[in-house]
Amino acid sequence: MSQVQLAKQLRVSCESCSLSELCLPRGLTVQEISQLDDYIERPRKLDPNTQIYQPGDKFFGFYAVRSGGVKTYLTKKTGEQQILGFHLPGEIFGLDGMEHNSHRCYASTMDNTSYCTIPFEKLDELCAELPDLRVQVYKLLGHEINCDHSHQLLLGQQTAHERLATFLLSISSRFKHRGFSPTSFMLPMSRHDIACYLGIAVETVSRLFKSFQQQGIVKINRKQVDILNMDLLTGLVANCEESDSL
Amino acid sequence: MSQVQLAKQLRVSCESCSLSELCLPRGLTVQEISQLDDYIERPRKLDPNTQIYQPGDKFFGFYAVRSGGVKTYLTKKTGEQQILGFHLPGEIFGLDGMEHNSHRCYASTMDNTSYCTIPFEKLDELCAELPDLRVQVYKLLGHEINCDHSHQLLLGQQTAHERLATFLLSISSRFKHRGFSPTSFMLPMSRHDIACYLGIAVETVSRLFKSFQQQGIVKINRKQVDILNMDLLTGLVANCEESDSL
DNA sequence: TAGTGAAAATGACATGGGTCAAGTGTATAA
DNA sequence: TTATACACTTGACCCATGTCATTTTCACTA
Repeated sequence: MSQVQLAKQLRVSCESCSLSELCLPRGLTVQEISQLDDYIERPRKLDPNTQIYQPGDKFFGFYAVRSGGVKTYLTKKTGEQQILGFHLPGEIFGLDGMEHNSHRCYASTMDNTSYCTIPFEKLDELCAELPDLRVQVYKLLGHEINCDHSHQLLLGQQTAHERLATFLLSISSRFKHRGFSPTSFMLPMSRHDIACYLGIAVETVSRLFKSFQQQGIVKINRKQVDILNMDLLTGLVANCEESDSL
Repeated sequence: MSQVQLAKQLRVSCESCSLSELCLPRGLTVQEISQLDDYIERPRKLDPNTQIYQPGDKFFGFYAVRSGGVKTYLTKKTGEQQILGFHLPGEIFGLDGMEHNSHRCYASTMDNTSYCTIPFEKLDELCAELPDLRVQVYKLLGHEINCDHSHQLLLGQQTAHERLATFLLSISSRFKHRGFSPTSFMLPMSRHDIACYLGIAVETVSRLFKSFQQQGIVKINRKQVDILNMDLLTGLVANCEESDSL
């Protein structure tokens, strides 16, 4: 991307942002959006594998992904990491800092990534005045909680097959929600990250991708995924309640 | 408990509630507490294994446990349940209903249990006026998110030993926080529930309890737990970052 | 105080998926 | 174009934990 294009993108406001329908402004009136807009810091560009924050860092506010992808994770002293969530464009992260005004987990980019920041103090002040914004914030936090719960069900009760299938379906539905193809997309994360998210070994991810391919469920080339038979894929996780929203 | 005592307890207000320091009113002024108090419905008494809500039920508001214990859980179609959290007196549950104004998981009692209900609409209205209350609500939601994250780390990366040790330490610190002994307490939940929470088999829970006992770490008799060597127990999970707050 | 049913413990055995050790791409840089 | 390094794949082996079957213990009731 040229410098001119980049500068142009950096100046884009919430009102004209193509992601505003997915992001915090969703459900607000034009005037409300413009009020919120005053406080939002414009996109920052980061290289892949750049740390955004780590445990102990002061909590300034929420982050909204504009392009690329972000992972949030916790680690054991022995080094293993548990990825808590992948954050795609239009999605928000950083909520782990709310409890103690300092972050509890790590956040880092997986790709060339740009994001906006929403200062929490300002957001809170605005919340006092705008009931619609409060509703948005509640929904946002409720969504995070529900995603975490689904992830707990996955980690606690699903087999490796089910986990990987659930993961593909989740990514697929999120791409669909953003207006992209739900059956053909590029994964923004590495095999290692997928494994860390699903609580299984990288080798298992490889083996299962191969197995899914042999069954004709998907076609996978590196990070390119084509879902050939959505029904079969769904069938692999049909035993899990509430697969509607992730 | 006699009917007279019961009626007396049912009339107790937030101001005089022994749990208010743990519950939503924490950090509010006396006047603010009394405003909140107007909206809180007084304790309801339930028998053990009573369902409080299930997926699809309308979301009315938060629930604060006063006595006994509550579990929240999701299930697979095949019946296995994943317990998302145990809720002890002073703790709040029901947050899963915020996203869609209807609940996503099940909540049921584990014991004779009483709880208060906090209507969400009223809480929200009060939030517009009381910045301190907003802060409390943010902290509450942030706490839930951080607990869920810790649980994800546990389910994704810890061995069965580590899980059970982490669980005992979590319960211990929560009893301590409530002013009870951190080394001698009664578990409010069954072995089955412990297993469902930790994502392991009941038999494994039994075997590990026996193993911990043989190592002189704990003494366990049915639901009575005595932690004999806190250092050894902590040592079993020393490899997990941020073990401070649950 | 004996009887009943559920919860918990125990033992024997099976296996999903982890670990370790090579291999095989594939993208970047010289 | 070749070198290098890293991500990914593949195969062989094995162990922690699940599963199944049985026994023991306890709480409750008659």
